[in-house]
This record gives sequence, C-alpha cells and structure tokens, in this order.
Amino acid sequence: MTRQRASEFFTKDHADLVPDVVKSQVADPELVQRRREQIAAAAAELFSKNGFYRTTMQQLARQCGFSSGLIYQYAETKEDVLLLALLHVMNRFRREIEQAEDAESPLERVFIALEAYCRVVDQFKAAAMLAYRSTMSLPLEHRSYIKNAEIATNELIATRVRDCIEAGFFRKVDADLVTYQLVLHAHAWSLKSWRFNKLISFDDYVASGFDMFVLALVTDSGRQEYQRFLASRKKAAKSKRRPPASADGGQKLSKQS
Amino acid sequence: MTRQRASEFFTKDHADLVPDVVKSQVADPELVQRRREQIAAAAAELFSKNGFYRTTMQQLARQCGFSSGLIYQYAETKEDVLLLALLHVMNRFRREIEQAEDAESPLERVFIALEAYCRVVDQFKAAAMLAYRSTMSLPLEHRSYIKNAEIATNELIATRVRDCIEAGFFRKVDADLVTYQLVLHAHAWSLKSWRFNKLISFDDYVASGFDMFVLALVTDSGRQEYQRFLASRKKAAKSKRRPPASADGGQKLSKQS
DNA sequence: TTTAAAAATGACTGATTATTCATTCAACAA
DNA sequence: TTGTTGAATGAATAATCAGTCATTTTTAAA
Repeated sequence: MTRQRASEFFTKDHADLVPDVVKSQVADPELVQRRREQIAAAAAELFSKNGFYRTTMQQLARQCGFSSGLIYQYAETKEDVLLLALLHVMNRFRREIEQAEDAESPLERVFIALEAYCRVVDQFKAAAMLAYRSTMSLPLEHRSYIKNAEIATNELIATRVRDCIEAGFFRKVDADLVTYQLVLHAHAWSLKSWRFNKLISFDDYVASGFDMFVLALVTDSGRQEYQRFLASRKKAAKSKRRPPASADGGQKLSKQS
Repeated sequence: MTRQRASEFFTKDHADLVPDVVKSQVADPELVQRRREQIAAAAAELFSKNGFYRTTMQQLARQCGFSSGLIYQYAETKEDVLLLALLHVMNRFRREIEQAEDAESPLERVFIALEAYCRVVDQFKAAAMLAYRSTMSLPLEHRSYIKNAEIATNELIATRVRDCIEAGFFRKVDADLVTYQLVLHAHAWSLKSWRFNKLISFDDYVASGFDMFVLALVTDSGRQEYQRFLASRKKAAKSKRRPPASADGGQKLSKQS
C-alpha cells in the first residue's frame, strides 16, 4: 500500500524534478527525456570516475554514443550537465530507498530505511561521492535543485523517525536533526570507506550505527520494542534473507568487489 | 603511555608531514619552508573560496604577493600546490585540537576534543570543505599523505575514547569507529551547515551530539560520571566561559545577577 | 516520391591557462 | 668594483576544451 502510493507519487513527480532551468533546443519532450537520461547516466559515470573538470565534453559524448554537438541540444552548458547528473544520482538513491521492503514496527521501518540508504550508497559509492564533491561546482541558482532533491529523500526517513516518536519509542527529539545524523551515517560509508572497510563489515556497520542511534534515542517502551526487533532479526538471519539459496544467513552484503 | 607516544610522534613528525614528493628548485630549506607556507596559505584561501580548478596560478601568485613563475620553484605542478594547501589546513586543524584545554575526567576530555574539532571546523568551514571536496583531485600517490594526516588527527580523539573505555565509562566498543563518528559529527557541521544552522545553534549542536554518543556508549558508572560532568558544565556556564575551574568565584566578570 | 522540418554531426574557433624560460635583480665575496 | 650565484620576474608558449555552426542525415507529412 505504501509502495503503491509512493510509485504514484514519483511518476507524477519525476518529471518535476528535472528542472526547467536547463533549456533544450529539441521540441519533442519524450526525446528530450530519453537523451537527457543518456547524458545524465554517462555523465554520472565519467564525473564520478574522473571528476567534473577532468571530464571533457568529447569524452562525455563518446560515452553517450553520439556527437559532442548534440549534448548542446539538450543542455546549454557543462554545468547544466552536472546538474542533470547529480539529480540522476539523487533520484536513483531516493527510488531505491522508497522501494525498500516495508515493515510493521516503526522502529524496524527506520532500520530498513537506514539499511537501504547505506546499501545504495555502498553500491554507488563513486556516485555518492560525486554528489558530495561537486555540488559546489554548480552555479548558485542550480544548487537549490540539489537541496530540494536531498530534502525530499531525507523526508522519507524523517517521517519514519517521527513515527517512532509518536509511537513513544523515541524521546521527543528533533526528527530532522536525527535524520541528518542517520543520513550522514550512510554517507560516511562512502566518504570513508577506505578506512571503514578494514574496521567493520557492511552489515555490522549498519547494525552498529542503528544500535547507537536507538540506544541514544530510545524510551523505556522503545527499549522493549528494540529487544523484540533484535530477536526477530536474529531469527530472520538464521533462516535466510532473500534468495533461498545458501546457508550462510544474511551475511552476503558485507563484502563487495 | 599511548598519549606520550602520540605527542612524541607529533613534535618529531611535524616537518615530515610536508612530504618530499613535492620537489623544489631552491636549495635553502628555510626559505623553502617559508615560501611554501605562503603558497599553501594563499592556496587554501583561494581554493576554498573558488575551488581548485577555478583558481588560476596567476591569481594564486597575486595572492602570494609574488610572480607566477616563482611558484614553480617550490612545487612542480598545480596538484602539488593542492597537496600543500590540504596539508596546511589539516595540520592547522590538528594543532588547534591539540591545543584545546585539558581536563581531568576522561569523559570531559572527549567532550573537549569534540568541541575543539567542531569549533575549528566551524571557524574554517570553507577549508574543511576543501579537504572533503578536493582530495579526489589529487594524483593517487599524493593521497596517502592526506590520509596519514587525517589518521594522525583522529588519533588525538581515539586516545581519549580509549581512556574512557579503560576508565570503565564507555562500553568496550571499537574506539576507532567511535572516533570516526565523532569526527564525522564535526565535519557534518561544515558539510551541512546550510541546513543545520536553521535547526540548532553551534553550542547545542556540539552538546547534543556529545549527549547522543554518551547515551549510546556509556556504562552505569559512566552515566554517573556524565551526570557529574553535566552538573559542572552547568555551573561553569553560569559563571563564565573560559576559566577552568579556578577558585576566583567569578570576580571579574559577572554576566548577570 | 518529394519535401521540409527536426535531429544529429564533428571540424573548427576563441578563450583560457598551466608551464617555461630568457632575462633581471640582489646579495655577497674577492 | 666586479663577478658569481641563486632567487625572482612575467611575457610568451603550447595545449586544452567549451561551445558553435555549416552541413548531413533522418523522420514523417504530403
């Protein structure tokens, strides 16, 4: 149900998030969308790998599979392309988090959101770092679009935190602030993976981070709920997570290549 | 013991932290050091304000107060200058944290370190972000120098966390990991100040962050210590800011009666 | 099939900028 | 004073690259 509402929201909203500050010469809106997606995807990849300034428009065109001139039919400047790339990445992140499996307990829902966020950051480390590094390369007028995209994603988590407060599991803390800490915990995995990787596995990172937040925020009734959550987690891990394949529990996400 | 080793490490190490990968044409080492400090300071300022790629070597030379050619007597490439600038910033950060007032209680010492870190990040926001944004613009061989500088700074905090664990105030958590969270909390203030600023004041940010960590990490005996700490903080705030627990009874500065 | 509009091309241009180097300067010793 | 050396200069160079535009190709309407 939640998922249904969400997807409805995004089909509607998706177009809105490609801002009209970026002008196109081409009339056909469908083509514009398709080409821009090509451009954004290619740009996200190259910018992530080589950085914004080290990537030339010629390289980008080659990656897109068409000529350099064509890019300028769909964006006016290189900075426009950066904006498209960043929004591409951020929307993808948001979609992934939205599609995370749902749960009954508000506490568990926070955990699931955090895990989804960490997972997508882990999966697209380079892209996550791109967002961090390059926002400041945008012209000022473009930045608000990024901020909005970020706020929209954070709201997914903030809602769940608020639910925990309403349910009496969390103390009456500032949900936005806690959300930021959670988001940061996810981002940190990409920012500092060169260090974290050696200290801790992905699953443990998520779990220990969550543990920390819960211990800091929880009420007495929340503590009980957390115990229940941990117990059910343990049981779930003992059977399996997604695919009924291996016997090694849910540990597979911990190492990636 | 660990502490002793750390400070020994730093007095000895300070010069070493200007890496010899950066070659200079000039013989006199004193002059090299002076000029490089000039260059690094100017570069840190300009790169912070306008970004690495948007800053030209001519601008940088002007900011230094000498000619563009001279820079190339003290560094071989623009990337070398970036490395100098980043190390300049990070060393400054470390020095500020080192110089933070000290205290008896291990718990308080963690707080002081966190506060010092947050303060310096707040004070040099742009420089802090520079470190985040630009490390990836460095050639691979340069990056390890940055990493080392970061590890050295973190060690200042990690030691204090370990002391808390040894004193029985904190659970037996991974001190390096907790340190990272603390550091991140400080960095977040610069990364996301555009959002945080509206939610919370600097002092509250530091205090609430610390509160969170303590609640999550503390043992029973630590909880008592934390109460004591909070009480003494409150008292200190009532008299004045700076003076550390002296017996002067607040004679020269009476905030309000 | 013809035609015209839209989409796509990629060689080119103009501006920018990291780096070089022939020259000047300053300090000091003989 | 003169000569030598290392430091400093800044105009010139060489390379790069964002953005343009005259031309070609594709699409689809007539």
